[in-house]
Amino acid sequence: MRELCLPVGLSGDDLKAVDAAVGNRTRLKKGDSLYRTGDSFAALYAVRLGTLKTTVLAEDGREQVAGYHLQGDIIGLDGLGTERHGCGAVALEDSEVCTIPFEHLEELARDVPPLQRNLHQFLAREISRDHGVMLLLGSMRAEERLASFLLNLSERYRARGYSSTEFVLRMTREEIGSYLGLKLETVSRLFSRFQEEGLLKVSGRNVKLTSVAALRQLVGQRG
Amino acid sequence: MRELCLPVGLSGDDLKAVDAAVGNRTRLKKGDSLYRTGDSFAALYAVRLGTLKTTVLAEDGREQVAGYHLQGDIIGLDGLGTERHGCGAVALEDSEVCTIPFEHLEELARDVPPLQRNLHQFLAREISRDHGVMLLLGSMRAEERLASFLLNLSERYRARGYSSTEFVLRMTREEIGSYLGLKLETVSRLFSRFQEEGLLKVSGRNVKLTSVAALRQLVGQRG
DNA sequence: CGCGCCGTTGATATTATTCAAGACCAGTGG
DNA sequence: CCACTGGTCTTGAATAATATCAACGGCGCG
Repeated sequence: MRELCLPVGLSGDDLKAVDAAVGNRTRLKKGDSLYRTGDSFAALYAVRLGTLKTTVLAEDGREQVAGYHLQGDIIGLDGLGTERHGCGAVALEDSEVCTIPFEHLEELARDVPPLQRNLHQFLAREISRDHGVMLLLGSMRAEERLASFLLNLSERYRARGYSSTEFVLRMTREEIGSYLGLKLETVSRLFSRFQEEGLLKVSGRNVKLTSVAALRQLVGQRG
Repeated sequence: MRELCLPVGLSGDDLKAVDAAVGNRTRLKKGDSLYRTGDSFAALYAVRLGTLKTTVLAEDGREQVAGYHLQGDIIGLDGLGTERHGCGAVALEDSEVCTIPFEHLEELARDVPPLQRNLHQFLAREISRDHGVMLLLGSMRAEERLASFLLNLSERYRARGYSSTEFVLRMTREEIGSYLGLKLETVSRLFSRFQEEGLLKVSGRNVKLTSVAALRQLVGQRG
């Protein structure tokens, strides 16, 4: 348990204290809910292994994927300082998470300034991430959205030491569509079109990006 | 300066300390930028008077309204714990804001747990707010979006002691469209249609909601 | 008073959704 | 081992929603 779930630039005693704040790992099977919208909030979670999706729920029951979370991501931040989780989290494949009891973390943040700073950065990053999604949903065309999504995944896999051009989608076309504000048929058509145009090769959930440059161009073409 | 910019449930010395952390008011004229995307981050701002918009900027230059902020709202949270502001803020009418130097606030949050908690709540609320916008952009039709926007404004005016059914829009049709992921013509047409259907009366930027119930129904009709 | 931004409205084009049918694939039980 | 089944994915055709292009009216500000 030497390894740290919350990647902070700490040392010595501080580090030990943080270690102590991080609870043990929880295993999740594909389809398991880590928490649901409205569950009482008690902890953050660090994804150790696997992939989760978080979903937001409208009053009328509509549900939408708010994000996909890979190894190293911290989730549950939206419930911070409040009573209840504002969204739900579900494992898209067998996964593992560390529980970080929030009561404890908040206390620790008071004693360890770098940790406080780090927590704030996580929160701000989450807000920035959401702003990026808003930009995507509000001003991009369908093909730009999918290209953007794929490039984002690519980048994140790269940062984790996996191939940035060849990976397995852990979500269905419908889930991708939900995240991108598109219908599943539209997503499917786009994959086919991208393949025709030589941007990628796709076979079910296996994707191989063959022209990252072209995908990039596709995203940034509207002024 | 007895009045508090950051509405916290504090008392006595704590309150005085917070008072001290809140800088003086800044006046903004219509069109003035409070900060721009990329400006170095140093403070949060509490809106004392007036209306501001925050905008996010895509790499390719596209700009989108991320939110409208009224009296009492705290803005600038997205830059928290980072070097730079992730979005820009512009006054839509003559306005006043309090500057809350962040260095100081962060320090204070360590000493005053309720303030820390409060800060976290603000951050979480911002994330939840963004999730609401994502839901709007990702799964609502144009008329639902506009109805939702108007009801949201209505509610916020009500909470501030203003009329919830009759108010002046401080933003252009284009800005509304930018926020809602629609073109200005679409927004204009929707206003006209809503008026025809007796949901509201509109004359330029003056809006009078005549059937809040119908607007509500409009928003929540898709299951 | 006039100029520029803002807003409205119409006609048309484009984009994405909807509806529908069928293919594929993995897991299951006979 | 094979047929069956449910979920997923693909594709086509028709339709609906929204954007685009264009023209004009109006208001406010200098």
